[in-house]
Amino acid sequence: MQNLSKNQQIIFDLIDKSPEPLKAYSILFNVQKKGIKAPLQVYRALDKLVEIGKIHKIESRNAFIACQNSSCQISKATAFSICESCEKVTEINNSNLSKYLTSFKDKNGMKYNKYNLEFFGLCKKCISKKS
Amino acid sequence: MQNLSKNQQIIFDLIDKSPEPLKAYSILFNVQKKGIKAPLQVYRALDKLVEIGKIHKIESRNAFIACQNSSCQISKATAFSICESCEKVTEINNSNLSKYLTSFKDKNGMKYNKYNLEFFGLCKKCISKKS
DNA sequence: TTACAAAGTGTTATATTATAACAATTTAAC
DNA sequence: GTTAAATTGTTATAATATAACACTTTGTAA
Ligand SMILES: [Zn+2]
Ligand SMILES: [Zn+2]
Ligand SMILES: [Zn+2]
Ligand SMILES: [Zn+2]
Repeated sequence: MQNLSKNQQIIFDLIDKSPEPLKAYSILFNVQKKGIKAPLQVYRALDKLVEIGKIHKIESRNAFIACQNSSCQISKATAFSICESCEKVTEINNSNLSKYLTSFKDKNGMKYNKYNLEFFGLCKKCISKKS
Repeated sequence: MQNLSKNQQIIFDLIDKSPEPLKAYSILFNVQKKGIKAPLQVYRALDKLVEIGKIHKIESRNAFIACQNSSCQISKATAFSICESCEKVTEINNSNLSKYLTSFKDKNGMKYNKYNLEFFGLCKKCISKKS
């Protein structure tokens, strides 16, 4: 794996140190002091980082999170849990799940080379708040 | 299940007869002759239709498809296959898969009440075109 | 080491997707 | 019938994402 370019590194560092998924324009706002001024600069870096698997897009939230799991091969098999109350997002690393889904074959015979799974629920903190 | 309102019915009919997922502004364009003039009218109907499980949102495509599967309980457990070449989308109805995912428990102990899964690959037609 | 291609950058403009706010109307329940 | 809930209509605006073009840097190989 080659090194990241300047913009890619700046944006990856920001996402990687964030405890929560970041949205593109929030990233833009946060890197303007580093000279990244336009949305396109952000989106290009995001596209590349997603492509090489350093970050993932949480599709239901239009937000980006650093990969927690070097073994999800280049973003081909991703799963997340999302708390619908506090919006905490965690990447799921479960070999049973990934084996099951990677080898899943639909009855139509189509073979998949990629998947993205998002689970929704309440995290432990939010469940205990409710009681 | 109660009846749909006027706008909801118009928009559902359009989505239901479409062979492919429809995007909100394409829906808007197609229902303007029926008196629906503003994006909000479309989005409100879409929100409601998703909520009651008559349609699903394909998150990776920002597009909407009619439910093919009355048994996916009110949009709580959805799975789709998406052809990355022709963009054909099919709702997967596989009880093994839904059982596996509905009962899936992460090691963090979080229990999920909802999931959405999108598989990506090439459909049969697109595979044969390539050869 | 020079040429060439590929990848990355900077910039302006614009396209696409989605919601806020407010008033009016229709529908469903009591 | 009265009230509450859901739906509609409308204008404006917010949020997300890409097009097009010129230029620069980086990697590769003759
Ligand atoms: Zn990952
Ligand atoms: Zn939570
Ligand atoms: Zn369905
Ligand atoms: Zn196809």
